Amino acid sequence: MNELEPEHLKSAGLKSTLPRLKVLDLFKNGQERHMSAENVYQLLRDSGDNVGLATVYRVLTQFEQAGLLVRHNFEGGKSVFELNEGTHHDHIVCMQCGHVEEFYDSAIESRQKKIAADRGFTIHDHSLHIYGDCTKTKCPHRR
Amino acid sequence: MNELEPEHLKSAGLKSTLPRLKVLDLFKNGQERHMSAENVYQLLRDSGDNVGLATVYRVLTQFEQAGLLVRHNFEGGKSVFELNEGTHHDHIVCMQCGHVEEFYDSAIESRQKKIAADRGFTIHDHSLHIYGDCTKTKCPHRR
DNA sequence: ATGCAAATGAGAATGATTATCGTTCGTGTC
DNA sequence: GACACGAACGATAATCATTCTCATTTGCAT
Ligand SMILES: [Mn+2]
Ligand SMILES: [Mn+2]
Ligand SMILES: [Zn+2]
Ligand SMILES: [Zn+2]
Repeated sequence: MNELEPEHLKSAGLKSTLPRLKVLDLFKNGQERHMSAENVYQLLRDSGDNVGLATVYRVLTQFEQAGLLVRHNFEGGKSVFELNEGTHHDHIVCMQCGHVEEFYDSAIESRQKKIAADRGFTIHDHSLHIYGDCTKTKCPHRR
Repeated sequence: MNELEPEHLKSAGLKSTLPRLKVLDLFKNGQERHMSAENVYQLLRDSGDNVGLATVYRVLTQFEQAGLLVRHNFEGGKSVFELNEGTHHDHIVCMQCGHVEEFYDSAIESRQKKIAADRGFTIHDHSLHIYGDCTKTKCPHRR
């Protein structure tokens, strides 16, 4: 449906296959920024592509390991992925409509570093999710 | 094995049954502060009690809803519970040995409130997990 | 065009959690 | 203390997300 970019895959050490190109394209040119495996699978389905769900899971994990995507574990049991654009950020999620907003707070980040240091921990990763309701009037996002 | 406390259950609107008393006792008098359903199940098993795994899951969820326990979703796919002692705190988890330390940082808490307010969100809940390695020398906690 | 390892897709398998359902237990009544 | 009855239990089937297996297809280098 769009131009494909085999360079990104090759440079990530991944051979350029059709399913991989389709998934990457979805994240780069699709409307949803945060998507689960099932989301990706359905969108590819809807656009007439015949990809297996197992392949979607496989590719998402590979992309994560290759640093192309970032995985998040919001509440609800399913992993959500987004394009890795290098800039770390955390998320605030609306429990009514599922809308996700991103934020970065340097004060929080530095406090985390201090907390870990004080306790003799080497930080590997961290996750901060705020759950709430976005103002009812603007809530009409999608389910 | 210890004194049982049916009051807590009754006051929580829960009928005082043997499995419930055992589970509650584990959290109040056991050695582990943070436990998964499987952890609880095994510990009860080991102490000779015949409780069903389904009952453990049921009771943990009931206790959570009754406000007796708090549920956390650390990485690893399984829910972890701890006694609800009223004071909110976040967690830093060692990815090597599984050791968990708790912390509360008012600066982080207030920044979160501000972030939500700025975006028109009413906070329902939030989760902050820091993952890392605790200093190798003190790491010999359990797997 | 050929060859072959790597990737894919269908479906089975897994691990955590929940739902079902016949049996047992807790508690209030006589 | 015996009874009654609905709540709770325990064993097991079912569900859900995700991973694994394996026969078939594909990407890519000869
Ligand atoms: Mn994001
Ligand atoms: Mn805790
Ligand atoms: Zn909303
Ligand atoms: Zn450790």
